[in-house]
Amino acid sequence: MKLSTKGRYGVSAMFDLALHYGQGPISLKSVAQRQGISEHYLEQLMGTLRKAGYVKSLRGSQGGYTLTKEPDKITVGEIVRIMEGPIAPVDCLLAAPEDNEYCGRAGTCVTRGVWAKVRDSITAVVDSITLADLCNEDKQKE
Amino acid sequence: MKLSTKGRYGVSAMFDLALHYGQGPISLKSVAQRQGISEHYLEQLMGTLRKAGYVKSLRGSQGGYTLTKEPDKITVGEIVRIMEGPIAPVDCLLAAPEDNEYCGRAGTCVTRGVWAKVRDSITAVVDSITLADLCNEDKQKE
DNA sequence: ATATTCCCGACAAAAAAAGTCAACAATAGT
DNA sequence: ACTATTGTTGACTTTTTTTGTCGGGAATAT
Repeated sequence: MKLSTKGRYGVSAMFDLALHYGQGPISLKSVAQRQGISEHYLEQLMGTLRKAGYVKSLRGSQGGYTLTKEPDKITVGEIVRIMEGPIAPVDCLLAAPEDNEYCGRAGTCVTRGVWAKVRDSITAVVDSITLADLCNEDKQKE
Repeated sequence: MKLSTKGRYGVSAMFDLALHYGQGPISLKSVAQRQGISEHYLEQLMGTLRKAGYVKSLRGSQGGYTLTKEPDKITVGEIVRIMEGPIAPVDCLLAAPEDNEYCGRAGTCVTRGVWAKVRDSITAVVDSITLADLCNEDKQKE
């Protein structure tokens, strides 16, 4: 039940951008340094976020990344899904219960119900937290 | 955010034993067949469960595995922890907040709070479901 | 005795995660 | 125009984890 670094770093990077929202483009380098992520690796991750339309980039001197939406319009859940794909503790949740290809014991599978509950509780949490929430928390900690 | 097959198979196997609770030792072979798990692999997993004291085994003809506790005394959460280790979406939750070795940005880390909430919601679910609950559900589905 | 079944440790294949690199393209400031 | 800066892309590599496999041994019921 681990989040990969993609998800973790993705949220950290987006949080960093949110903290600097409205201050123009933020360079990958500075984000990487503040969040302790390898520049080259973060490059990849920002590419994913850009293609998903969550950040826009500006090349060249003074360039960098900017959120495309306001921090209170972006949830942690969205970011995790972009970085890691659908939230599902087990793959069989991705198939329809009728689809017998995935799991022969399909519809009658009792344990499947457990994992569905786990998924729902996870999504409830991550979908309820926005980047703005995190920024507020950060202010209070100072 | 995936459970490994260790956790999934572990719960499936324990559920299978729970279904046959009170009927004497259940052979690994039969569990593997019903649950669709490789015998050799399940062997390993049962070893883990045995060492943790959740099942006892009997060798020889008519041998097999038995739960050491009643199904309503065993939660899904316990099984998952045995098979996969502590439930923690990110490793930094395993260290004390003061422990700066793990995460320099330690105590002030805002995203850490998010993952802690995720963990709590997961544990709330898995710790509230017992094998007996699953057996009851299974009966109703028939 | 014998067939059955669990036990143990080593090994291995496959997949996923994590990270690195180099050449290229765009932009700002001079 | 030139230069330094910064993002873009795709391929490649390394490491770790997952998911098994195998073989010989030990215990037990019949």
